[in-house]
Amino acid sequence: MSEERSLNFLEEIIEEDLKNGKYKSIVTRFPPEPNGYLHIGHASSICLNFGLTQKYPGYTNLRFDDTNPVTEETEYVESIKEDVKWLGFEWKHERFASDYFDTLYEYALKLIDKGLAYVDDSTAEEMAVMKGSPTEPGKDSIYRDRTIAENRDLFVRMKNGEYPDGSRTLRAKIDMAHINMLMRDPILYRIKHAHHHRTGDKWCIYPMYDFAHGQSDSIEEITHSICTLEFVPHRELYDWLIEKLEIYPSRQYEFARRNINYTVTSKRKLLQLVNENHVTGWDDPRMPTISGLRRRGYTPDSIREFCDRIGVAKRENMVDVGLLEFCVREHLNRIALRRMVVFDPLKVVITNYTGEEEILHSENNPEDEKGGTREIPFSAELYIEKEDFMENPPKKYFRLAPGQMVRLKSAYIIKCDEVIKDAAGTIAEVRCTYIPESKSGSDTSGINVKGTLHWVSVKHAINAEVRLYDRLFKVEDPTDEEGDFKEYLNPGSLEILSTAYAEPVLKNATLEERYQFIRKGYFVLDKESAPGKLVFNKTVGLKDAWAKEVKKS
RNA sequence: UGACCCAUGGUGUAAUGGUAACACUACUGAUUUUGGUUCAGUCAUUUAUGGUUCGAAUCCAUAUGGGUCAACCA
Repeated sequence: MSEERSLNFLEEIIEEDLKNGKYKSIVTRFPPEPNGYLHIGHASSICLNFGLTQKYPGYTNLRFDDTNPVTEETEYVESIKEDVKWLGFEWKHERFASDYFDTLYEYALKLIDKGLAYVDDSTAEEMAVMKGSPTEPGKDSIYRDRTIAENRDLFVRMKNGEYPDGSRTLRAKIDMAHINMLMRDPILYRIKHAHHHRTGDKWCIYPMYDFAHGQSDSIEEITHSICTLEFVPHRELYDWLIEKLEIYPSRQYEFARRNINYTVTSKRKLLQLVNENHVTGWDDPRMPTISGLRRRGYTPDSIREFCDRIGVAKRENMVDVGLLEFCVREHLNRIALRRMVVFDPLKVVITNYTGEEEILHSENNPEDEKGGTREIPFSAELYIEKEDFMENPPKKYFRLAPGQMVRLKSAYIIKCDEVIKDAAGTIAEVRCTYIPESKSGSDTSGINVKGTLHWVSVKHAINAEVRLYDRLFKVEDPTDEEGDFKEYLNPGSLEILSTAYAEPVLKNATLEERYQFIRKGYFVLDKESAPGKLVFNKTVGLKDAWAKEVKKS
């Protein structure tokens, strides 16, 4: 029963290309620059590029656009590979633009020989002035009419390291009055005496994006080169270079990058958050990076589902982070093991419980019949959540209150008899009686209660640190606000509960398993956990109808 | 005062000249040993004005609104 899903505009183009025989199979690529960690926006691009070649015959390459040695590092290359793999995709070839530096150099020479490129000695400032503006044409450089021989000589000497950084550039000779600024003799190569993470000190000239990206696409015979909207004006130059170089005609297509509210997705801004210690690192669970989401407990499935649901189009957008949260809840509800953890304890003493203790059983996941059960120790002294007791409850409060009954999850129904307060008048403990015949699974009491609470046995509880996260920013679009985006950081984005009380099986928690702390939310073990010191990250909370109810009144 | 891209519920995406739909959100209600899940339902949409057409969200024109472009970044 495969439901008919409509095609996005790229799938339409591809199906047309396949149908009319332009291609028998397609080749796409995911082309990150290794100058930062991948974020949720990249996930869209990854799912798109790899998804297309899963749907249609062909393959996808992973290609690092490493043409700027001063910002790029091997650490980033490794993180990117890990993230793509974790998301569940396999690339055909792992390539680097730097693999093509020799070829690119030859291409440059070819352009020079065709009289289509020249060496310019102008400074960056001079060039900026001569560039003109969107409404004014630019002016030709005085170096524009050098002979082919002179250009060749100068360019070779640039490569040989005879000139300092910034002293000369190689530019395409197109049209300084072109309506498209990118066609006003764009720079092809610049001098940078910098150590490259892969080619070391072999080169001191490096190609610009426009002279590397399209050419790399062409070398790899990429059929559909998919990028974001800001590259639309580059397409004209992309095509011009392919035409003049007479190389494989890859074609560029653009889609709108996905923006998500209450966060930022710009490597530059994310790098700032890391460098200025607003977060603990690229993989801080509050970060919208793939590594942050992973540490936060998001699953690859849920991220892929999210990307699938938001789709692909060409219009500006701001996706509600609530959809991402919906996707992860949907997946986690199916796979998470249910556990009980009390965050803010209130002691309950069951006065008529005469036994020492007993072992109860509870299902690991009500959504999964084959999920099995776990053992939970029960005794006369328990912790429940402070917020689950009220001395003077409002109507429709289904939790514990004087004279009121509730069920303890997978255990007994209890009734509150007495509230014990300390000298200061704050509630110190609550005394209850339990209904012996109300035991979970063999309840003959005939009593129906509206509320069910999670709990842990005091003497069996183990300690755990719980880290609660909220959105990183207070406003939907920090970039759109007055002043610096960092002024809108949410000061309450991290709350650490150093001692929560967890049921004993959690002692064996693993990094791989996902948990639902009943009535609290979904959690995952953090990498900073150590034997004897459990640390859990909150992935996302459960929907909370009661909180909404309270808020209304 | 240029060129280019874009415009469908609150959000995202469909409808490819023929009944404006799906998902999320919000709101009701039912079920529930998680105020979770599940189920049933409700609210809500074509930027504007002209034109073409038997028929326009779709094609054309103009306007309006938003975005992009003047890094030796990608």
